[in-house]
Amino acid sequence: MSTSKDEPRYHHGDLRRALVAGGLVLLEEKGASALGLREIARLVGVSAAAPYRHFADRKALLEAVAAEGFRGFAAAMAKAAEGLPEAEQLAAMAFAYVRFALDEPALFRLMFSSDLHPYRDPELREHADAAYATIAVAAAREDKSAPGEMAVTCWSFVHGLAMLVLEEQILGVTAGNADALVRVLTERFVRDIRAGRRETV
Amino acid sequence: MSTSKDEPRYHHGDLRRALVAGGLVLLEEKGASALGLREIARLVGVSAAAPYRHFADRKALLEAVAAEGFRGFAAAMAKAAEGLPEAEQLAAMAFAYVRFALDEPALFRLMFSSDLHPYRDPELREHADAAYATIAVAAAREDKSAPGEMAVTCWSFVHGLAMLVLEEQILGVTAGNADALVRVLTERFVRDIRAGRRETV
DNA sequence: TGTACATCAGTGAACGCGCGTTCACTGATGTAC
DNA sequence: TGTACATCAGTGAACGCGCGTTCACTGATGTAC
Repeated sequence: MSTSKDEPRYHHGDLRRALVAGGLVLLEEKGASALGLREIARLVGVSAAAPYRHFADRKALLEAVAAEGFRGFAAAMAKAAEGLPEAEQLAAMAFAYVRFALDEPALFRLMFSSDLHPYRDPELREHADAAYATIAVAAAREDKSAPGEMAVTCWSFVHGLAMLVLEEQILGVTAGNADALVRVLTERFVRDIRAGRRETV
Repeated sequence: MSTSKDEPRYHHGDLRRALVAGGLVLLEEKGASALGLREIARLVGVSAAAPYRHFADRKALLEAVAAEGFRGFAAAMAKAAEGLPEAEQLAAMAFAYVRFALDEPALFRLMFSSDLHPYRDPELREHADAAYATIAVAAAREDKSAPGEMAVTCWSFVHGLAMLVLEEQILGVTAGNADALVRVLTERFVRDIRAGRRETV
């Protein structure tokens, strides 16, 4: 248990990573309001000034946490679609989108918060774009004549559903019992947009 | 200009209302982070302790601000649909929904923030439900066999679209130039769900 | 119509708190010779 | 292989700040007689 990794050392080794990881833990455990620079430093076991060796200020640290969030977000959606026939990928990704939001609500809120905009960290921008591209590609297949519109429509639906469940706005629905509803609604939604495409031919 | 109303008086007259109004102004002007009890008191021109005559604590004041927000929100949607044929009401309300969010982003975020949940103020709950009912009724008309699902689907789409624009997630789209896109997408969306209904007969 | 008094809505000072950030510092590291 | 030294990543104390909340208080109000 007490390997050399657990012992506190003057030179931490990879404090940057540890701070980002700590931020993710803190978000999960205590919510966004606890996501202060000092609080993260405390969790990691380092002085309050130490993070300034790796981040310009509090916001830069938050951006790194959000970037890491987008990374996992994109991976979760890609994994959900993996191996499925193309026709089923959109619904699967939509489900994964909402699931991610419900599993890590504070992180999800941070990722999409305009507090961070315009992004100063190019890495954040990159990861956010990549996550969007993951779902946008599947959405665009549904309407080749207006792929951009289709992508934003799908994104809006799924983002709104995630938000409403996450903020407990839908009566009787919580993160714990939302799966069935989410499944029904996403499948319905996909059917509807397909029906719309067929009619406008 | 200097009526008796402008002069500071020991007894304010209607401090409760003034605090709520001040909260709305502050949200608009300085964003949610400035929405502290002291900051609102300062704006209204009253000591930091004065609000405690009218609100149990900071959260209660915020709830009152959010309740006032929902009131205006429901009114805006109702007004948008007023006088229109039923078939056009849903799209009009959807547009008004997004427009409200873009006009008062910080208020909108507060209204749908789970910081306030579960509502302690029954008035807040009441106004929030009323706002939802406004759009849900129009949505439910689109699918009488599953009105609840239809309502949540429409709500999700429109809420997500509002959020994404508001948080500046859609490349090149800002609160200022969003109207055209919002119009196109909401009308598209309504067409799609109608096509979906027709097919499943 | 005038006065005594209870009630109520404010004041202003103080509390403890945790925050982000800066600063001069020191301990650890690795490289040049 | 050993030593001097520059570099770097930490420390810990301090800064000023604004917050929510409590407290004993006081000025204004309106009602009973």
